[in-house]
Amino acid sequence: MEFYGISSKLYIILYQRTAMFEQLFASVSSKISLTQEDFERAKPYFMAKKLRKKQYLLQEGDVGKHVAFVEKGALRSYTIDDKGNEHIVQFALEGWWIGDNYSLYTGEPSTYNIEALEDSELLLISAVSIEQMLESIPKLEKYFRILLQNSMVALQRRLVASLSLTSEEKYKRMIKIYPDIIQRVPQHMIASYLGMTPETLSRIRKQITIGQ
Amino acid sequence: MEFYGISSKLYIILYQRTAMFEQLFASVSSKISLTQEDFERAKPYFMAKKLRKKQYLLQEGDVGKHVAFVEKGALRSYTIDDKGNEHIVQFALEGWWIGDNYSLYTGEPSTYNIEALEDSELLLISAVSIEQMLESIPKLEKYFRILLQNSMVALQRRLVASLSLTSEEKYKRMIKIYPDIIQRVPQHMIASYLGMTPETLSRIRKQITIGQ
DNA sequence: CGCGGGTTTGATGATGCTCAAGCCCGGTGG
DNA sequence: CCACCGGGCTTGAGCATCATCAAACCCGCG
Repeated sequence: MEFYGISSKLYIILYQRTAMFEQLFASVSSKISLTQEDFERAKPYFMAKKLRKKQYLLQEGDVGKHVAFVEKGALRSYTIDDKGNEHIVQFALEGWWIGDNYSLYTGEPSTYNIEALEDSELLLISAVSIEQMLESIPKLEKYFRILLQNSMVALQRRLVASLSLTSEEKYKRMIKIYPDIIQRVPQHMIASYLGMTPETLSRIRKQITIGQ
Repeated sequence: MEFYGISSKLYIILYQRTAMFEQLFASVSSKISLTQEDFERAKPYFMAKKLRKKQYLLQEGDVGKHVAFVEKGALRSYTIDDKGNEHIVQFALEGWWIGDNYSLYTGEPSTYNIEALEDSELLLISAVSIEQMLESIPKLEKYFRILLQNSMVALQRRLVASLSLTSEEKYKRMIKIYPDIIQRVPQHMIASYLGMTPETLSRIRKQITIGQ
């Protein structure tokens, strides 16, 4: 059995390798235009890793050796403040990057915990590999710069939202911006992300559904 | 009259040009090591600009054509939310960068206003000039990446602080991290930056000074 | 079936906002 | 030089929002 003159066995291998990078390819393509050959050259810099639900990619105090691109699954990064409360800094679903860049580049221990919320498939890349990859495929510089810029913008907006909105408005904003996250993540984590208690979020949800 | 074999007239010109870049030189040197020659090659990409108190570098709706490095003075960037309240996103004193990177790179109108709080001296650089400068002096890539990373970290910490701390704790944190800003900026702007009303900040300050 | 984590519901209280008035002080014009 | 103005800071009273603590409920899973 053959596809396009490729034996079925080889086809499957190629297919798997492509499938493994499917989301990453989509992410890069949505921001810059990259040839298939360039993309193939980028692949070897990455390392596949699977994480089961509740496993950690990084724990507070460890030094982050990689950043991760999420091909499949869901993760969260969070810190624990002086009072012992968790604060979720970021969620990452398919197509998102997650990691502690600061720890990665400075070598200082991270203040974040990164945990899989579902069984996940990641593509890891180390600081050194990023350097080499950018050296070899300079176009990707732009991709990463755009990513950084977008996350700065998102973070600034979230900050302003956290300063100016009521809890109900924050939740409605979240529904609008990240409906997919709301679907897949336990409610108390949404509350933590938004900076309110689970009780408050529960009451808000009741409020909203009655209102409709 | 001569210094080091340079005529006094020429000396003054050189001196002025160096003084103009004093803070920038310090900022770059604190993060990467750059030769004096490299630095001299960087200078022409910048444009000096003075702003009097209350003048604007950028207004909401405009497209940001430059980012600015503050050689002298103080600025703030802020947005106005749907309810008409100002929220200060950033202060910038000597040695800080300020601008709307997102608008700069995307060409979309900015959502920020950037205003001088004191008479200020800035070094402006355009998106195109940054590209060219980085092309010509690749070492500077690292400088800008470090800047971006540091601002991401600062922003994430500020977000967690805004979610987890009481108003009093936020103010004390501000005193600790940015004592210089507290000194130079009107109180109601500090309140805006911290996400509280001027009344609340006033009461907190009273509280603290009595406590001591 | 029963355990346990997550969510809901209720009662109470604290934190911080709103609105309103007074105060302080630097700048301006008579 | 003084009176007046105005912006910013302070002070007060009342109130809304949201956190806390506690208990009940729901549901998936061992």
